[in-house]
Formats: sequence, structure tokens, C-alpha cells
Amino acid sequence: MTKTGGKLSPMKKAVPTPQPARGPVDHEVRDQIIKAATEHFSRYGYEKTTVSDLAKAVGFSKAYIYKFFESKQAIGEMICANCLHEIETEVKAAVAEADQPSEKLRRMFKGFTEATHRLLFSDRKLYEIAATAATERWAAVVAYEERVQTLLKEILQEGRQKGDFERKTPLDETAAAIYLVMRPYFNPLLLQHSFDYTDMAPGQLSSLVLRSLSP
Amino acid sequence: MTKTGGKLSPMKKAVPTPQPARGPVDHEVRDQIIKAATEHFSRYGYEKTTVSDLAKAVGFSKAYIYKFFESKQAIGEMICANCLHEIETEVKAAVAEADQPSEKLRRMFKGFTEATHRLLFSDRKLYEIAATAATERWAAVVAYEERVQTLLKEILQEGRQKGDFERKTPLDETAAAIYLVMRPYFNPLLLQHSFDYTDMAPGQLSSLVLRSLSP
DNA sequence: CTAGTGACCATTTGGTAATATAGTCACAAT
DNA sequence: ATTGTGACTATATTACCAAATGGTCACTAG
Repeated sequence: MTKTGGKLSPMKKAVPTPQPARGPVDHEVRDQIIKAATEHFSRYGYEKTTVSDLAKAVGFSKAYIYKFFESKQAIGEMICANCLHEIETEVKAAVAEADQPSEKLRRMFKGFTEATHRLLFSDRKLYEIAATAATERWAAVVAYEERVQTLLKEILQEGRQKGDFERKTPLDETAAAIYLVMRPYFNPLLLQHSFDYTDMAPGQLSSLVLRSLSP
Repeated sequence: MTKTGGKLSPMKKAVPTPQPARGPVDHEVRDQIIKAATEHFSRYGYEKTTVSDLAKAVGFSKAYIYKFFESKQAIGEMICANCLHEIETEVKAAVAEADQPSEKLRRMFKGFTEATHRLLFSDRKLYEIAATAATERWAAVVAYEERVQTLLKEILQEGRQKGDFERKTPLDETAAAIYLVMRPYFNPLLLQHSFDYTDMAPGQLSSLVLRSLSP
């Protein structure tokens, strides 16, 4: 027996990345960097890609990269934000196709679960960033979570207006609770431990939630 | 850039530990080992405790330990099982104090969340075992989860009989869905990522679940 | 036969020196 | 001013080997 010492970190501190940007926001090279980063990160992973690799890929020196991005993480944030935005767009499209609020809610749940699941087992390399981002609570993730909550509230609002959903419980409370129900299925860190349930969960939980919403 | 290679394991394979036992099941030394293990694991942690440490503590050689336990993990399972059993007992007591099924459900949710939370931030060292056990799906954990589900079903049954809960939805489906709602709050691995919500979640989610159960 | 162990092996783990990487800066060329 | 860089430092990662650990087994004592 040697010395005492914890190992498992319970929850890392937030690193909200308040930096706005660096260098010209609209610049060809910035886009090239993002493109190269997207390719490299998704092929080799975030950790295994060095800033020098990206520099080589765009044909400039490493120092030049730092004229456009505060840090490697800032580049990661960009890629991650794009990735999350894609998921969001896809889900929103699926939701928009439905007429009834209840069906919208179902699609939202199912859509997020499947998209996140795909991230986890197909786009393995990109998942790595998403996991890091979620663990360290990067700004991109915080914003994403907020937008998800907004989408949820919109659906709830519509359902209430149409008279499909009950109106007694305060909207914010309902939204918060349903968000908590959904969270394990579109947060990569949590989904990782819910692999066995991704098939059944969206359907079963949507039904439960809808039962709780009946007027 | 070096070579490709994943790092994040998505979900480890189950190690159900089908071994029954080893050596005399009822034996003074076995109890001594368990006692020593409980102390050591909770003081220094599972990983930092060596089998030799336990041997020294009980005053025998390491080899003798293996007359009673298949492996170090088998000892960990024992401790873990005890720990989970304690949580369960505590929660069951709180549940039994309530009369109405709805209150029972609330207490069950709150009780498990608080107990698991305490495990996570007070009994840090024991948490380490629980986390390992949950990740590798040790038999003790699987059994625990099943007992939790059973308790849930009992409460639901009672609520249905008393007419407090709706009876249209199949019991198994209801139970499965509610279990999915609760899971993130008494699985240590999941709770770890829900630290920010442990205050609000049990109340809000219980309310949601109860709304879904209204006849 | 039961209680008990030292010596042993295959893997892990710990410590450490060498290497690689993130990030900065002064400066050059245009 | 804008575009671009090589050389530099502090920190993180790797590579390597010695020590520690999980686990077994043949064996002794009573």
C-alpha cells in the first residue's frame, strides 16, 4: 500500500471560453484551417492531431494558425459546434415534418438519440471531441444545450396552444423535467453508459412524457 | 501525428462473474477478510489496496486469501454488494414510512439519488469500487438493478390497486420507462455527470412521473 | 485430511529521462 | 498595415526499465 489519492474526477470545472475570436473573422485561411481540422479530427481524432499537422495541411507555419485561433481547443470548439449544429439541423427537419406536437416531441427525442448514437459508434473520432467538450463544458456545448431546451419549449408551447398538452404545470418546470428525461440520450457522456437502452428508450420515454402531458 | 488508435472505450464487455465461491462459505477467516477489505477499500480505495495488504491485515499469507476468494474482484464484489445493500435498505425504510404510493415513489427517487450522491462525494473511496462495478457490470450491480426494478414495480402495483395510478399502460412498460427516468440518478457512472441536477432532479422528475401515472 | 505458506510467473504499474507539443514573440517581407 | 515565419520555452506525452502486484502451485505441519 502506498499513499492515498483519488483518481476519479467527479466533474471538471467549466471552461466557458469567453474569448471572442482572434485575427480576421472572415478570412480564407480561417476556413482552410477549419476544413483541415475537420478532416484531421474526424480521421485521426482530436488528441492525435497536432497543431503542426494542421499547419502543414494548410501550407503555413504553426505560428500562423495562432493568428486565427486562440488555442487548439478553440479550433476544436469550431468543429464541435459545426457537428452539434448538424445534429440540430437534422433533428429540426424531422420535427418540422410532423404536424402534431406529440409527434414532434417523439421525433425530437428519437432524432437526438439516434444522431448522438451515430456520433458515438460511427464517427468515433469526432465523438472524442464531443466527449471532451461535454466534460469540460465548452461554450459550444452550453449553447447547444440551451438551443435544445428552446426547441423543447417551442414544441410544448405549441402543444399547449393547440390544447394537446395540459396547462396547469408551469411551462418552465415541465420543460426542465422533460429536458432531464432526455438529457441522458443526447449527451455523449451519458449516452455512452446507456448503450443498451438506445433502441427502446426514446419510444418508451416519449410515451411516458406524453402521458404526463395529457390535459 | 503518430498512429491511429481509439482511446475512449464506449462500453466495456460484461464480466458477469458466474463463479459461485471458493473454499468454505461459512468460515471465520472469510469474515475477517471481508472486514479487512471493507476497512481498507473505504480508507485507501480498491485499486490502492493490494491483496497482500489484506493478507497482512488478517495475519495470513496472500495465498490463503485465495482459498476463500476467486480473485481480488470477487472480494470487491462482496464489499460492493454490501454497500449497495445498505443503500437499498435505507431507501426501503424511507419508502415504508410513507402510506400513499405517490409519496413512496417520491421517496424512492429522492432516497436513491441522495444515497448515491453521498457515495460519490463522501465515501469517495467506496465510490471507486461502485464505479468499476457499474462499468464492468459485476454480478452485484446487475442484481441490485433488478431489485430496484422490483421495488419500483411493487410501488406501481400498489398504486394501481389503490386506484391512485392509471391502469391502461402495461405494468412492465410503465416500470421500464420510469426505471429509465431514474437510472441516471442511482447509477454512479451516470450521476457523476448529473451533479448539477441532483438537487432539483428527484423532485421535478417525480412530479413528471406522477403526472404520467394519473388515472 | 485441513490449515497454511514461500517461491514463483506473467502482467501491471511507477518512476524517469528523452521527446513532442502547445503556445509566444521578435522579427522579416510585402 | 498585413502576411508570414524560425527559434524559443514550458508543459505534456512517450518510451523504457525496474519494482510491485495478482494469481498459482507444490509443498510442509499438524
